[in-house]
Amino acid sequence: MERSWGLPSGPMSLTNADAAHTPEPLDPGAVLRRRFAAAVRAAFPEANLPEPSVTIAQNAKFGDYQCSNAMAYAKALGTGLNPRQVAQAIVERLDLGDLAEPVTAANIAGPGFINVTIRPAALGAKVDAMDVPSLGIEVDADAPVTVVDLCGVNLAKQMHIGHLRSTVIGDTLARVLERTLGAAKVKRQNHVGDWGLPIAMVTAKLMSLEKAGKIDLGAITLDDLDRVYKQAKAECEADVDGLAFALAWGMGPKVEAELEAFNAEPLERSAEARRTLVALQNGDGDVRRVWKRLYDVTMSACLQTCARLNANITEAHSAGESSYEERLAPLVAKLKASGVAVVDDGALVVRLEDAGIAEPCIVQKRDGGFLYATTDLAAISHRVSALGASRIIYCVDARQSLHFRQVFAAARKAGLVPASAVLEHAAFGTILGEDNRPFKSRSGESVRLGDVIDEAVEAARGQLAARSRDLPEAELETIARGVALAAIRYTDLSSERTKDYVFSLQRMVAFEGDTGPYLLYALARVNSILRNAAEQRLASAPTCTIEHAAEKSLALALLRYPACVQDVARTLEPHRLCAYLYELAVAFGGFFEACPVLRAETAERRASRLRLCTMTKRVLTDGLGLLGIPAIERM
RNA sequence: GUCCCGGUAGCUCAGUUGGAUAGAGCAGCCGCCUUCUAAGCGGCAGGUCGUGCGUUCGAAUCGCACCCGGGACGCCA
Repeated sequence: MERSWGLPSGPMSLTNADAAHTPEPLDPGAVLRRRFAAAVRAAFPEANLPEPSVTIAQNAKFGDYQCSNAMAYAKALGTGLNPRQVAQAIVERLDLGDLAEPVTAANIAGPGFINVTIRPAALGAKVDAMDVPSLGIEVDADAPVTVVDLCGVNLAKQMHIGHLRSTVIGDTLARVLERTLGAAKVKRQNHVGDWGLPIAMVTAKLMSLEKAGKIDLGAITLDDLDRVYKQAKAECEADVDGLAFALAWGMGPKVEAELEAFNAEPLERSAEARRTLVALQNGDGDVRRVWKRLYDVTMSACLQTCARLNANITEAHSAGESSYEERLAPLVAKLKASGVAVVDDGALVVRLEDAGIAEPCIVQKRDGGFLYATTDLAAISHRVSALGASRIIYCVDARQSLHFRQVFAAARKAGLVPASAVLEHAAFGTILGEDNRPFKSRSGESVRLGDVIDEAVEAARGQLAARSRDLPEAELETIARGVALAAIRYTDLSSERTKDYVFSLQRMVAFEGDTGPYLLYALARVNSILRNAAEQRLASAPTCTIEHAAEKSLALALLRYPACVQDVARTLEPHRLCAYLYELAVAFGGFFEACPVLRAETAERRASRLRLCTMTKRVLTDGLGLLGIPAIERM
């Protein structure tokens, strides 16, 4: 699989004493992993055992963390030691310092699980250490430049529901990578479908409409263009297959004549579109002017929709297929000259059998035209050479999986990318309607993204109005937009990326349970405490002291944040961050109920809890930010 | 036909890469607001992890076969 940017878990190096010199991680799990690794090395210095894994205990009665490797080690060692004896040997050499309660034979359970309970005192210090600008998320200074291909709008079309996932998932992955690789290392690329016959077809139609005085290009909207596109497409549709069939099977002059008459108009339109395409490619001034207007109107509207989704996608991130147009012929010539591409049935293809792909990648049609794949190859080349990319992540529908396998393999075969470059398709599933077919409106048209956002805002406004007390109208509107945005993005991000899901506005804008609004609500409740504390001039403590079980759960949840973000960066799976933030919000919910802050029993306890609240606010705000969900003060 | 996804509670989904009694949310039932936002919290109930073999101390997770659903497969993008 391509998706394996992270460190592979190989055998431990016996000489590597890294643990002693690098700073101790905030994440207790990571610290434990190091300590366990050291203990394993000490216990079995001769054996080349895999790294131990220390995971969060599934059941609180076993403690906070557990190591389950003793069973596997016993087998790998082959020394006749049973798993409990192996666990015993590890435990005897385990030094957990003051992080956890001492681990003894009593902590070895079942076949050989080693259970660890974190000390509350150590947790407080860890949370304190997390109170730095990075929140403990380390930036990989050696990271390669990474391109995230996202959004992918097309000229003369409103953004529709099919663009939601590419935009939201792509934007989120970019945000996470910006955090873990450094903002300068991440380059977003909106691959705009602004070229080819369909675009020429609209352009031709626009020109004729303008000539007839039926439209004013200066005042035209994307909705107008959308209509013109559909009209032009319908006018160009010809029963070409039917005619070919009739000719091939000699169905007689009458049938042929009928079909030709039926096809005359569409054929003329298609010819016109092809002429327009040639004129466009040759830089014809008037065609170019109309095309540019088409481009500007579309992009202006689409980028506005992106902004409504809080996706950081601008004109600067957008590269039209047109920008690669002049590179296509040289590229294909090079592929042909080097023998990478060969002629097959009149078309030029790159054979990929040696890469395990039966279907070849077609780079030039029999009629000399270039294809989707050709443009993608040119884009890869550009991204590597001009943008300096060593890694390109394509946030595109899973149905294009074969296409990308072909393009990636062809790019490697042609040497367009260094062998070390990583090309990965961060595929996502389709948004389906209630009928389990790709989501369409009742009339069979694609559902406009702008409409979905409008409906979500309206639903959120209704819910807020029904529940909220005394919010001024203006603030209610702002909050409704924020809640709707949280609902939309969280819904799209919270299930596994590669899976399809059935669209349901009602479920999307639900306020209860595992939803975006619930996370905002948790934040609103923290903010409420902090606001009241500020009004009463109550200060938080410089360090927090963990005493109550709910405080401990909250602290443990907070400390998992940096590892979670790194995990998302490694796997490119945003739903892990969603699940984490939900668990954090749940932990805060328990804390909120069980641990009064402003009315705490002592001033010290109150100050300490205020600090926990501050940290919860920081992590929630930061995590929501990575999901592209702006924080709100109240709701 | 070949290849790629998926199948876990009534519904929508997780499951930390093979660990202990499979977890959440919604829907249902029972409790909790004179106390920091009840959009919440606590509890009950709900399961043949598609089916069958296999691998091993241990399988929702790995392998094989089959069933069901979706998708992609040469000159569209």
